[in-house]
Amino acid sequence: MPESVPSARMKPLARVFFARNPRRVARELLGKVLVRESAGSRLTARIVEVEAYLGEKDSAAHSAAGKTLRNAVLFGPPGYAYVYFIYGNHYCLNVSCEPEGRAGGVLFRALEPLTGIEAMAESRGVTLHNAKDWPRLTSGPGRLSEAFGITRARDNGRDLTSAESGLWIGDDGYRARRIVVGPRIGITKAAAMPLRYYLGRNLFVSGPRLRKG
DNA sequence: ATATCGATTATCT
DNA sequence: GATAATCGATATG
Repeated sequence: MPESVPSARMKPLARVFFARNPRRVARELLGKVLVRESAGSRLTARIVEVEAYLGEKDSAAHSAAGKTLRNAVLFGPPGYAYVYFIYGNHYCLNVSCEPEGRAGGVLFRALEPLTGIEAMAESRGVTLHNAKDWPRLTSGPGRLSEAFGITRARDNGRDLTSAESGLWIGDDGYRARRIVVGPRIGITKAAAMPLRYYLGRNLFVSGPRLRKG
């Protein structure tokens, strides 16, 4: 179960938070809270795993080959949602980083659900039997997007620093412990770069890990 | 427990 | 026409 519930008066992170190097933003996003508010429902989940994607110098980044219609948000101002569709099946959520004009972003890879867990299960189309099933809700970029109802049509370009946007990132005072850095997952280019950040020993981190840490 | 594979489509070469 | 920042199912030890 959630070890804490974010306050109702938690506020979004400021835009300057995202106007920096994606590595720094990624590391500092660990422990923050992703919030989705719509039609009276409120989903919240703690960010426990992210990956940094650098600008045009990062061959694994969608921004590597320059600005296109798809990746335009990454070249725009910081703090906006870049949502892409992958493998004909899944959406993935990023937040744009760096000052406007420079590309860069952070991919959300795993969340620890805090509130609205039943709604997340419904969005994912799964039934929760015991706590062991919880990671299936939000562990993995495709899964967390589905749990939060994130699609490109609905959310690409959304301002993640505005509570009015209905999708934003807050700080509830939680401080990340045991931050681990390692190679990114699922890529073939620049695979060795240590740009994946996650909370060690957290059960919601994606991948074929279970116990230990 | 790890390994391999098929699904399915927007985007880019 | 090939590829992809994934997932869930199936196969095998």
